[in-house]
Amino acid sequence: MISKNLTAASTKPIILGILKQGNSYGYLIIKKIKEISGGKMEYSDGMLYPVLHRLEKEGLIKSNWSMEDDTRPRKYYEITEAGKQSLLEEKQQWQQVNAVLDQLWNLKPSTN
Amino acid sequence: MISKNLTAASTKPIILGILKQGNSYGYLIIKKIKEISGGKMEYSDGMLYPVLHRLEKEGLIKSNWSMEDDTRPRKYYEITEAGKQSLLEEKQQWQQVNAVLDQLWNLKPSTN
DNA sequence: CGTTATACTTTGTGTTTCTATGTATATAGA
DNA sequence: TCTATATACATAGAAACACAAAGTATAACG
Repeated sequence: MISKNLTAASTKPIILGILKQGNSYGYLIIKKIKEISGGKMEYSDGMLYPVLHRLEKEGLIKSNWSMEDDTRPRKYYEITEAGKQSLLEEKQQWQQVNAVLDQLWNLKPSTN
Repeated sequence: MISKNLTAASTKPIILGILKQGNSYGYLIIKKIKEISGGKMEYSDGMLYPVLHRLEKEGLIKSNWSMEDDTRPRKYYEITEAGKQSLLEEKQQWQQVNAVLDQLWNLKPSTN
């Protein structure tokens, strides 16, 4: 299982990344994350929904209820232009941090 | 500047990684992080010292005061075996999360 | 001798996280 | 038919956490 901190840091780019591929809704996003992580990341609904609400309030995603007759109501989310921009910034930051970590995991210790 | 979440998630492996290269003390660790990140990550002392105390309490690092006459006292930290093990686990988790993010960053959106 | 850099510590608070709980419908299966 | 499980979303509030701010102290520099 992935640590709390890493989960927190990756939630935003993961959600935005999933929505960039196509619109989706909360319950499905949870299952998708579990699927693409090979079961290593698993969000509870109580964890994910507040994040979706926050991202919407920030204008990075927007929602609308699906009104199809053959299913129960679902709240579909769509990434906004601001969201796509934010995803790019997230990517850059991850690459910067990875660059730092790569230096550290690859260097030999001076003693030992 | 790196976001709060990403900073929080990377603090532990960065500190352990630096100490794996060789013993160091708080003030110097702060400067080293700034240096290897090209100025993109900057810790205040109030942020770093409590983390060092926590890592020591967890047994991942241990400390001893330097008793040299020519400098003021410094608290040198050294990584423990448990710390090295923890660093390996951190590395694996980062790689798993990176694998997920890579999938999302590289995939084309279905629309657009 | 004053200012800046070095060096470590801790308290308190503002924020965030997420567990727990609640609502409701569809479906599978017994 | 009834019940258990899966689907689907929402939120209050406790717990945890980050970290700014303030404190102590010495060395070095000009």
